Amino acid sequence: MNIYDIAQMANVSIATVSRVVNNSPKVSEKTRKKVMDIIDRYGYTPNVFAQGLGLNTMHTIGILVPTISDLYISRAVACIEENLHEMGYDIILSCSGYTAKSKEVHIEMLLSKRIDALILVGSTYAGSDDETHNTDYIAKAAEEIPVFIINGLIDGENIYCNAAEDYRISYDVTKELITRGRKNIIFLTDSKSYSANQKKRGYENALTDAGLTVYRDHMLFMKNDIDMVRSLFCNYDYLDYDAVFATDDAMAIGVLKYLESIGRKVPAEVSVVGYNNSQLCKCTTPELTSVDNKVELVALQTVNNLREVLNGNDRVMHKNMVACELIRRGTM
Amino acid sequence: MNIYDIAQMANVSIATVSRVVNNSPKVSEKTRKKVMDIIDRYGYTPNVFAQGLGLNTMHTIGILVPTISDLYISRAVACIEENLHEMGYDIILSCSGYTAKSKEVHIEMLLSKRIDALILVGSTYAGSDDETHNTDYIAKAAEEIPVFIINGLIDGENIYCNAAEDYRISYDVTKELITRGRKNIIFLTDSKSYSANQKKRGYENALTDAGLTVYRDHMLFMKNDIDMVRSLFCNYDYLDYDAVFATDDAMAIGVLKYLESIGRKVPAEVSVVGYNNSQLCKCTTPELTSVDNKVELVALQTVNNLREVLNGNDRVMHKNMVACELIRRGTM
DNA sequence: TTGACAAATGTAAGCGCTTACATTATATTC
DNA sequence: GAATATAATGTAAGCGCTTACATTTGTCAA
Repeated sequence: MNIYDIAQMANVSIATVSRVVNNSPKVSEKTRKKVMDIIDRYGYTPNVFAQGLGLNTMHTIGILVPTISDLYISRAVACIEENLHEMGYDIILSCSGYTAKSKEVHIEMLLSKRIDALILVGSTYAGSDDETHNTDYIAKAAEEIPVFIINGLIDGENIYCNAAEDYRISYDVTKELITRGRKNIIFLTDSKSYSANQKKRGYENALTDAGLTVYRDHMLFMKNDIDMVRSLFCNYDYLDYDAVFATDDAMAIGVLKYLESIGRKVPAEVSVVGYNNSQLCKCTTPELTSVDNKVELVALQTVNNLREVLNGNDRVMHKNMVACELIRRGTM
Repeated sequence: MNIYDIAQMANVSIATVSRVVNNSPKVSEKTRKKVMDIIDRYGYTPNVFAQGLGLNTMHTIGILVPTISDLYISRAVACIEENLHEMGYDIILSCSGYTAKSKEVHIEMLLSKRIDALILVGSTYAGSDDETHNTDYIAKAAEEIPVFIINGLIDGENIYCNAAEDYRISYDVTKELITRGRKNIIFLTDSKSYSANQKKRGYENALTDAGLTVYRDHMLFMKNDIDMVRSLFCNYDYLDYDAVFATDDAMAIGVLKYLESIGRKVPAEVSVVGYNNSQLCKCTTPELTSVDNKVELVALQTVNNLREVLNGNDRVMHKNMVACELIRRGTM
């Protein structure tokens, strides 16, 4: 069932059928109805490949994430998908893991599908010490289509970044911990991403501004896994800490569980603050105080930017920040 | 940069370029190298639309989920994506919500993209009392392409179902609760899906087989949300229950938190069992005993089936079950 | 060297659309 | 009612590929 069949049955030319399908105004109402009737009756759907060949677009947006089974990322994708779908776009989802090489491969695969734009979630790394985390492949993609980055920052003509204000909230949270009398604050992270870096800087600067020393020892790097953190944390008793600020809720909960196991009281003796304000926060007792980094807002803003850019608006900001908020529960 | 450009530069015909690109054996090594050099130098990628037009496939698989921001579903999708990607397929992800109407629309959109197969996660409903949950649209899709259903069961020539053995594990868990002396077991669910129905049946039959009465009152229906369950559960004190079996961890944790708030001891006074064995289980104290319904296994099996079907194997089973396992932690 | 056969390459016909341009039907003006 | 403007429809040329079939080139035995 193709456009010729419909044209024949409706006794019009294929051009007319095409016009009807594409809602062109230059068709008489009578003809439109006649053609639509046939289309409905026989259930004709235009062949996207043929359409794509002519138009060179298929109304699909590529989304690259390190993994989809991460609460934060899946929330972002859910929000993006919902909004893009309303705009008539489908999404091609690709999960690349964390290495630059793999990302490059995945992006190439996405580009070969002639996507109209590319969205990267949490995909840029700031570790200049780590050459595997170069971002050339992103610039390369941006030569072909607009690229939208969530929680990352890369300069480029065709690159648009949307991120949470991780630096500021991290600074503020650390400062508040200090104000509450905490002196030995451990910073716990699992990543060298742009976001993680911002968080780290906020933590460091807050300490410095308060006249405290920033100890390398107090900045811990662990896998983002409850059990892992829990079982590893005993190695740091010697640090004599009175607060832990983790860049993900799961890690914070690992700490919580360890503290519970050795009988240290939270928040009386130790404050614990998580990040992402995920479902996990509500599971513990006391419930976990956590930074809400407004995934949905960031995602929404990204989609809005995307819409504007695809509509040809050339005045879209290349850097858009969203304010975060500390959700106070029982661990601070 | 298209196939003509490459052909011209390599001084061969477009047919030869096409053969090189598609690894056809009928090209001399010399020519292949010559062409590949040009392709590499100029970074040519075949236009998928043109390829699709001829081949009528673009190596994409559609995945329809109610939402992606659900731990269970995102784990399934992660596993599917990874394996399909290795097979050279991309996935188009669509999040439809839970209504049949919306699913139908989304499936139509997916079909119009000429996907090679469709995977539905937890998408079939057993509520015969609920006419919004008809499954005709699935049968319709199956007329065009093979359909793979995860945790659902629909008969059909071109429909392949993979599901966890929810009935059996639910039966076993309930039986064990009874064996441990529990008499008033509440069954708590959020869904009328096929899976939920199986779980319910397992619960009912275990009660019946143990000579206990199945009380309608003991089967509660709530939103799958920790806070919601927690705040609603006070309405059921009159039931005088000694166990709660929830079809999702979040609900189980809501119960846990409620019980904690009124000082009832778990598991001494009340047993609580969750479902999905998600990350949440490890957050509580005591940790939540939960059914591991083996998402990754089910997903993997689905992908294997898909591969076989697309390869033309016509002996793929239409119904494939995966055994579940109760992960014993501290709440039973 | 020649003929037969295989291997390598080329030619050209689709695949199903969109759209610029050409043509025809209809409406408007005087 | 003829001339003209406008709306509706049709014609045909791509879009970039795959592949059946045709043609050329190469190989080898007699």
